[in-house]
Amino acid sequence: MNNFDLNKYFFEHNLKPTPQRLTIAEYLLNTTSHPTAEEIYQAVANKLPMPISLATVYNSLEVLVKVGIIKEVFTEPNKVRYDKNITNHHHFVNTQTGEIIDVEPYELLSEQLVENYLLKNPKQKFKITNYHITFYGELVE
Amino acid sequence: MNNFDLNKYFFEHNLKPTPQRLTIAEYLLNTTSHPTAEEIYQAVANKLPMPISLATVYNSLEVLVKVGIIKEVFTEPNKVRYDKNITNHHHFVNTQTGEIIDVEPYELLSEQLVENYLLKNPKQKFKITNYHITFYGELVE
DNA sequence: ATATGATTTAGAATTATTCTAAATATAGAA
DNA sequence: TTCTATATTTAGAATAATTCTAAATCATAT
Repeated sequence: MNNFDLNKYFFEHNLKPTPQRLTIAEYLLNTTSHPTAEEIYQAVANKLPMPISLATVYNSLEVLVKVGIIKEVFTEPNKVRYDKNITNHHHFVNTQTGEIIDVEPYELLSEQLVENYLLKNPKQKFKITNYHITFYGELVE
Repeated sequence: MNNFDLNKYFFEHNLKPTPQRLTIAEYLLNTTSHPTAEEIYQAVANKLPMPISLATVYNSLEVLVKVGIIKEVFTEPNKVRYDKNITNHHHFVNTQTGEIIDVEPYELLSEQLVENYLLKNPKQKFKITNYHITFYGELVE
C-alpha cells in the first residue's frame, strides 16, 4: 500500500488522516519487522515535525487495528507487536535472536488442518473461524 | 500426575518440595483451565496453612516451567497463563467467553504441516523445532 | 547446636498500557 | 474566511502484570 492508497483507505474508513496516524501507518507499511509501540514511538518521533506522545501512538495503533490496516501479534509474554501484514499468515520466531518472520499460509493444507482438528476433537464442537501458527526454531544457511 | 509422581518429579529435577511449590503444582495439575499467576495466587492462598506471597507464586511458576512440569501460554495481550498440559498440544480460544481449551495434536498432519511450511518458504531456511496453533472461534451445540 | 545455602517474603521498582481532563486541530456550516 | 462542534492529541497520573531487592526464614549437612 502506497501513500495514495493510504489516504484513500483512511477516507474509506472514516479515519481522519492526521499527520500522527499517517506517519505511524506509513512507518509500519514500510517495515518487515514487527515493532512494539515503544519502537514505533521512537521511529515516528524523528519523522514528525511536531512532538508526538506515546499515548497517541497507542491511540493510533488502536484505530489502525480496528479498521484492519494492521494486526496485533502475541508471541512473547507481556509484549504486543504490530504487523502490517493483514493477510492471513503465520509467524516464525527465531529462538536465538527473537526475530519474528512472516510465514505464508499454505492454503491446500489449511482446510485439511482445520477439518482434521475438528474431527480429532469431536466432543467440543468447535466452529473455527480463524487460526494462527507460531513456529519456533532457528535459521540455518 | 498424582502426588506421588509429583514428589518423585521434584526429586528427580532437584527441586525442593516446599509446601508452596507443591500446592501450586498440585493446583495446576488438577485444573483444566489456564489460570494466570493472580488466579493461582488466590487459589493456593486458601489451601496453604501459612500465608503466601505473590512473588513466591511467580518464583514457583518460573521453576516449574524450567523443569518442564508446566508451560506458559500466550494467547492474549499482556497476560501469561499457565498450562499443566506439557504434551505437545494446541489451544482453542472461545472468542465469546475468552475460555481456552486444549486441542490434541493430530500427529499424522503435524509432520506434513511442518514439512509443507518448510517447502513453502524456502528462502528462509528454517529449522523448526516446535510449533503451536491457536484456533479462534466459538463453541456450538 | 550451627553454618550454609536455598527459599520465601513484603514492599519497592519496572514495564507496558490505559485513563483523564485540558488543549489543540479539523471539517463543515455560516 | 470565520465560527462551531467534534475528534484528536497531549502530559502526566493511574493501573496491571511482573521483576527486583534485601532481609527473614527454612532445610540440610556438619
